[in-house]
This record gives sequence, structure tokens and C-alpha cells, in this order.
Amino acid sequence: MIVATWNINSIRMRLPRLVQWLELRRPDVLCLQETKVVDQDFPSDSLTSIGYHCLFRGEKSYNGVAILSLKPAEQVLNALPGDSDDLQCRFLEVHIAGIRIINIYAPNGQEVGSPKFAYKLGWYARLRKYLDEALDPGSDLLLCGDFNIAPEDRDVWDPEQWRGQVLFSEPEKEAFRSLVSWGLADALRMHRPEGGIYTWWDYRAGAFHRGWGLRIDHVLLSKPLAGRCTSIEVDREARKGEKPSDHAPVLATLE
DNA sequence: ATGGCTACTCCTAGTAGA
Repeated sequence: MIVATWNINSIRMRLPRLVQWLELRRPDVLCLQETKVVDQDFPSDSLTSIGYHCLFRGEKSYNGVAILSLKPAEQVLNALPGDSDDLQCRFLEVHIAGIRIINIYAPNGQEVGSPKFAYKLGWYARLRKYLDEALDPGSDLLLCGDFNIAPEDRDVWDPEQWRGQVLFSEPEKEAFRSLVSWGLADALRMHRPEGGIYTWWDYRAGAFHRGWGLRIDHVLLSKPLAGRCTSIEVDREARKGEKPSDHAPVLATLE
């Protein structure tokens, strides 16, 4: 079983590439972030016609999450508990093949110390609280998505330039560690300890071709699922060519 | 030395992303 995550940066702009990629890689489950489309305009027809079931929650212009799957998934939640007054679409939880899959698009945070940064940290605190109160680290749980956090030096092309900046500040890294310490494993690091593996590259300055990237998209697995994860990869090919997203997909294989 | 882009919108300028 292959479960993938990809920040697509507008599903409408990326639809031809998305369809092509799904036909090429054929993941069992794909968690998408930044769909940037309201539900009534979600391009379900193009995806169901190639065999994918779609669950989604979007809003105008910003955010938006979706889960595509070859077998139907059961939607559990479409918002992070505690976000009841929050219209930002950043969370989608489903049940499929006996696994609970949570797809997140974490806030960016804009700038350390800004109101959006405080919102980001509060959002992560609510996510950790939700895990504590509602979920069991001994169950089959996969938490993936765009975390907007690079956890360690080896996840950043130039740690000294990035240190203390948004995406790579200590409070953000602590928020990430707090999720892991609940009882999750960083699936990529189980198999790939080396530096230089990134999932996002700035559109500007030819960053992708210069290797100026960050690893901010992650797949976290509960212990029972970690034992079933045999491989994981970042598909850099999907970042190449015409009109790419600024993120590459991450694909995890579970036996 | 700096910055270099892309996508969105009550759409050609401002906001946001990361």
C-alpha cells in the first residue's frame, strides 16, 4: 500500500500534472494540501474518471485539503477539534484499510513573532491536544502533510542562514518534536538518515536546480505502522518541468 | 550584494506563500 502526500499549490492550476502523476505512480492514497478551491468547484470528475475517490474540504483562495484513494475512504473529521471558529481548511481525517489517516496543512507562520506565527504554534498545540485526547499511539495511525517545519539541520540546505527563521525556529522544531514524542516516527528518517533530502524549493532564484530546499512535508507513523513501512521516497521528478508545484510528493510504502 | 516566482482575487495591485 502506497500512501503519498503532496502540497499541490492550486489543484486547478496543477490538474493536468496531477492526473499524469496519479496515472504514473498510482498511489493507493494521496493526501493533498493547498487545493485552493471551494468544494463545489473541486475537479472530482477528472479524478474519478481515473479511478480515484475524493474527499475534500476547501475554501476560496487559500488552504484546502483533499484525500484521494483507489478504495473509498470513510471521512472521520474535516476540521481540527478546537478550530470550530476557524474557517481555515487545514485538516482532514479518514479511515481506510484499517488505518486512520490524518492529512494536515499546517499554518506557514509568515514571520517569527508575528500574529500568524502565534497562530501556527497554537494550531500545533491543538493538534497535540487532539492526539492526547482522542487517539491511541498503539493504533494504526498515519499523520502526513505539509507541516511547514524543517525539524533538524539536515533538513535545511543552509542551516546557518535559516536558523531562527520561520519554518526553522526553535519553537516550531519543539512543536514538531512534541508530535513525535506522542508516539510517532518520522518515516523518512527511519530509512534515510542523510542530509540533502528536501520536499520544497522556492520558485525564485532557480532554487530547485541549485539544491536550495527544505524538508517540510512529512509522513509520521504510529509504532504499529512504522513496523510495516518498508520504503519512503521524495519524488523530485514531480518538481521538474513546466508549471510544477513548489513542493515534491512524498510516498511511503506500507506492507 | 541583492534578488530572482507563482497563484489568488469583487483581477493589472496587493496579499500570501515558504
